[in-house]
Amino acid sequence: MSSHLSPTARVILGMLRLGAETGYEIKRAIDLSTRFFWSASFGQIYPELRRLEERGLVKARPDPRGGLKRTSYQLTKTGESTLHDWLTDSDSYTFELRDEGLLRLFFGDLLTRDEVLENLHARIEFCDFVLDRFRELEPEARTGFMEEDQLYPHLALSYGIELMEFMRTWCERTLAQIDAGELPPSPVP
Amino acid sequence: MSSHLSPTARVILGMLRLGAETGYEIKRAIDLSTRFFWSASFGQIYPELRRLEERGLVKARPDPRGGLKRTSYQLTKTGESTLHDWLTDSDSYTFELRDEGLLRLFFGDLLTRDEVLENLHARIEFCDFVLDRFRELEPEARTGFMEEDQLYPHLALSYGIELMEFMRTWCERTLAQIDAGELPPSPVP
DNA sequence: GAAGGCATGTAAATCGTTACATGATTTA
DNA sequence: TAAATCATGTAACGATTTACATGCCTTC
Repeated sequence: MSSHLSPTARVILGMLRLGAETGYEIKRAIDLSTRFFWSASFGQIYPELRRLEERGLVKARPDPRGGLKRTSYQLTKTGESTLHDWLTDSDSYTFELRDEGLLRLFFGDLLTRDEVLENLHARIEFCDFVLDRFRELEPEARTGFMEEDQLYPHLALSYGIELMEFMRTWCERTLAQIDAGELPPSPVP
Repeated sequence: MSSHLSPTARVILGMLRLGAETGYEIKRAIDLSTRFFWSASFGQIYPELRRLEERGLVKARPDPRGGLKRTSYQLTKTGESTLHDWLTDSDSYTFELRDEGLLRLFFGDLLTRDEVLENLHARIEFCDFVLDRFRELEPEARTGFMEEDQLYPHLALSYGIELMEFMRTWCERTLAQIDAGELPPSPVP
């Protein structure tokens, strides 16, 4: 049997294992945590849950909680072991980046010095914006964002914060160097 | 008229402006430079060049060089100004990341300590691999990878190298801390 | 009873990779 | 002359976002 997991399936199984039960809760968990490095939309989550059920990795049941009709899912034995297989499979290693600010910097030779500086400035503001979002998440991550005894989400957040601080520092330094003429004065186009 | 540029159109126009002429050359330029933060495949490039011609942003002509039959493209006036508009548009700011190693770390509570350490180790090896690729590109980037007077590609590469070094250092530090028990001992699943 | 959030989903459009097909030219 | 590289493209598939539609429940 094929044990391949689509990108979205990977977060879904993990979030189910961490305590989320419905598609809605999975989406909320993602938006509060992994969305900066592994996002998913409703349009992916609901159909994928169906597919995972067909494959026997999750089991659906009507949600016992009163009120709204929801569908709750839980991992099956197969689901658990497939999740664990993926979590320990070093061969699967997607790392994809799409960074428009960096692409603009790459094309810096096509711009005036002031335009490059303006782009770096915008990038710094972007870092600040993301850092603010990250710091809002800190308390939640520190206590475990769904149940207790979840310590690694906080570690991942720390990584994100340090990464953004690195980006910000790099931009400030580079901006200063270009401003001081120590780095490429681009030919006026 | 709509001046929206698809992701692939953005690199294409930029690479044309930097001196690439054919779809093949654009692809090669991308693979030698932006592919780590802005990639594109032949299956995207050739159809997109057609679309850009229909929109009047580029002009095709049979390649003057003898030998193989190629199609060369060059930017039109409209193409030039559309490119410049995008390069100076701070509102357009895609930053997308898909980082499987980080997702595994996020789910670290579902693993044994040794399994987490193994994942961090794999991530360090990944950083080393990318750093090797980057350092291979250095000489090319330093001299201008298509024509002279291209200084920013080298700056973007420096950024990539420092970023990878940051990631590597973070992983080593975290690995040591977990190993020393200073960071979350995960409950055995 | 109106507003706002909870909850689930579908359809369309876009975006992208991969695999395949083809043939020409250059180099060993 | 065989192999490698140049060069262009299509088809199939998979992934993803966005916009839309629906309706229940809670709170004011």
